[in-house]
Amino acid sequence: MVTIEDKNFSLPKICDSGQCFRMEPCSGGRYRLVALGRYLEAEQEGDRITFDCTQEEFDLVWKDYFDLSTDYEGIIAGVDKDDAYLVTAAEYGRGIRILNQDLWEMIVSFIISQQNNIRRIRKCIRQLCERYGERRTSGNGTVYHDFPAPETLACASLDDLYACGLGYRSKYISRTAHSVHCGEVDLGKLGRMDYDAAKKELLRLYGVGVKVADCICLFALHQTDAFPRDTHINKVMAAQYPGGFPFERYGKYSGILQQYIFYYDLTENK
DNA sequence: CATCAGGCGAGAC
DNA sequence: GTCTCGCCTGAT
Repeated sequence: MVTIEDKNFSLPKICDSGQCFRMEPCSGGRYRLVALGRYLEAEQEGDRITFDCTQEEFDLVWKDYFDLSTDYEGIIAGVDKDDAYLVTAAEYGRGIRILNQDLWEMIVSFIISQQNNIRRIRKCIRQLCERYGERRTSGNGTVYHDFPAPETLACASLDDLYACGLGYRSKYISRTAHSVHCGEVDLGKLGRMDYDAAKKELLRLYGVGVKVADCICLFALHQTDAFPRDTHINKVMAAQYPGGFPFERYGKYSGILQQYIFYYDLTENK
């Protein structure tokens, strides 16, 4: 067990922020997560978060995964005080963090996310993992499924992918898995590229457009200047920033602010 | 029954 | 380059 105190860490907000589709509430206000081939349970009371893992695993894996070295307090404090909308959105989203998630998993997850809702995105991914992912047992005896490898999905039939509820995205997943498996797109190189180069490379994948590429850059490659524009963000941009969002002021924190805006727009009054 | 969900590719121009 | 259109599926 590892306990931390951090007023800029919120399990429920991270869960609902729409970047991680394999984290969900379980019994007793606890949360469970399957990521990086591992299973983790955690719970939160106020600012205290307890992770069910050893200190060694926490330091080696989860500290980086949850981006615990980044100063989110400072980022929120740096929001323009005259920008009432952004001040409100950032404060509302305090606790959200940009996770360092697996690249291949994010590629597939955000291809699935297009023209889709979070509830069904989770369902699609769950079915993909249960059908194709390696079955494992956690330290506390919970059975879980790892995210399927590129090779596995490259070998899956279109009919079987359809059966996971992916719909017209099935062919995107299939062809993209082939591209990665055969080395046409090298995932290892993506991590060493800058934002522009990584985005351009991701756009070569069938089913990956500008918005999905930005999500992958932000949530897997930690390119925090990526600013994914979806229907929610476009709506807010039109209403709050008719002259354009001040990217020049926020630079590499733009993507983090995007998450606050997205979460605020998605969940307020719901 | 129509519309919409964190878009994208293909084709027309 | 920009625009339009069709698309799986499930919830409302």
